[in-house]
Formats: sequence, C-alpha cells, structure tokens
Amino acid sequence: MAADPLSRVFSALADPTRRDIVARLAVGDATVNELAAPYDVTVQAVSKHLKVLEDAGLVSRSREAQRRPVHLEANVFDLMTKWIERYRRQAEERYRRLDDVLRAMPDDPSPTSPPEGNKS
Amino acid sequence: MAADPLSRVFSALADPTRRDIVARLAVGDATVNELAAPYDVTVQAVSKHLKVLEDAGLVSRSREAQRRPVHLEANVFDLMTKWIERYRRQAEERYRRLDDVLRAMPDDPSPTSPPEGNKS
DNA sequence: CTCATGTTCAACCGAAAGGTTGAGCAACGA
DNA sequence: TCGTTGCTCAACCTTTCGGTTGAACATGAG
Repeated sequence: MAADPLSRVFSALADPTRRDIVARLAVGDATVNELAAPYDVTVQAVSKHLKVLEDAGLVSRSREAQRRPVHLEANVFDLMTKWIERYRRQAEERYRRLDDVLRAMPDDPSPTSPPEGNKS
Repeated sequence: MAADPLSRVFSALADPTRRDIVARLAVGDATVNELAAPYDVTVQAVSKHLKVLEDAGLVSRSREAQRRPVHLEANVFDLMTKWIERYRRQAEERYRRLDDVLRAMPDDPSPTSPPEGNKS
C-alpha cells in the first residue's frame, strides 16, 4: 500500500468504480451488498474497493447487526483540495508574471533561447 | 491506459514523484534532465512519468532545439476540483439534513434500521 | 561529416492492482 | 441448534506500473 496519505487518496479515486461508490455514498450510507448490486463484479471485489477507500480515509464502516454500513468521510477531500489549490494558484501566479514580462519587452534576443537564425 | 480523463488525472497524481514534478513545474518550466536531477532514478524513468502526466493533460511539452521544455497545464486541475467539490458539498448537505432529522425526532424505532431494543 | 547532447523507444523484470473462486466467521431467524 | 445472511480472508491469475538497460532518434557544435 502507498505510504503517504495523499497518494492513498489520489490512488483510491483513480478507479472509476471507486469514484462511483463515493458518488453513491454521498447520497447516503449503504451496505456492501447494496453497493455491489449495480456492478457485475463479485461482492468480494467491492469489499476490496471499500478497503482501499477506507485505508485512504475516504470511508468508514460501522457495525449494525451483521451488516457493515459504509459512510463517506468527506473531510479527507480537503487534503486533495489543499494540494491542488496550492499548485494551481502558483501556476496561475507564474502565468500572470510571465504575461507582465512579455508585455514589458516586445522583442528580445534572449541568450537562453535564440528564436531564429537571422544571419543574412 | 485508463480510458476516462478523471481516472488519468487522479492516477497520474497518485505517484509522489509525479506530484513532486508538478510542484517543481509550478515554479517554472524545466527540461527532462533538470527534472530528473533531484531523483536517484534514470532519466528514462522520469521521461515515463512525464508521459503519464502529459496523457493526463497535466503537462505539455514544446520543442526547443534538442531540448523538450515541460510546461504545467494548471487548467486540468479544475476537472478534479469540480468532481471533489460536488461530492463534498453533497455529503455536507446530507450531513446537515441528517442533523435536522435527528434534532426533529429524538427517538424513532425506524423499520429500516432499529437502533436499539427499547422494549422494557 | 562526425560527435556530443537531450530525449525517447523497446524489451525485460519484480511488485502491486483488480479480478476470480472457495472457505471461514459473525450475527440474526426459525 | 441449525441454517441463512452479510461480509471478509486466503490463494491464485492476469494486467498494469515503476523501474532498469541498451539502442535509436533529433539536433546543435566542431
């Protein structure tokens, strides 16, 4: 299993079936059998998916008689959102700055990237 | 390769090395060799990572002499953010509603989930 | 032309992922 | 008690993943 939490979360959501399960759980808690019903895979496979989601902290399971209701833990999403937003903002800021630079110097034969050979 | 874009993006970011590369590219464009330097893996391995990031739409490569500067495409992040926000909101809304329900009925022997046997 | 540099392609390898079947365990129902 | 239901564990199989090495390709420098 992946060591760091972020890898676990991203990796858990990299599978379309698991994303589907998350989407389903956003509506309300459900048992393993209920979750497995829509798919043409075995219950065991879905149980494995749930283990992955649980290890990622995206889901929790309680005990209710012999059933194991699965519950979505939405707060783990913040981990991803924070990571994403950080680099998105950084990239946008960089873009804005580059734009300023380009506006400031309309033409510049920079030493690092000579655009065309003008040796006529 | 994964068919749907969302799976590709999540799966691309599930690897810590690739997230690291993204973080590095947020500061500014870089060549493959520059990106490979900090890691103790071969340049080929990093090149593969970049291919994964490119297929996910997170990165683009231009041509500049024999170098291939890698550029971060931040707009793909929106895809993830939208997906995440949707289910986060949904789960929070559900939580709020459940809270209301619990507040409205302090004890209810519901037919679908009898919480406790209070037949004294 | 020849060579060095930067990058990718191809083939291979071990480990992990996602699936299966079959057995086992826990808790209710008769 | 015995069977049924709900779920998980264990073993196995196939595909994918991340890594390697070695060769190839593309381009600029002498």
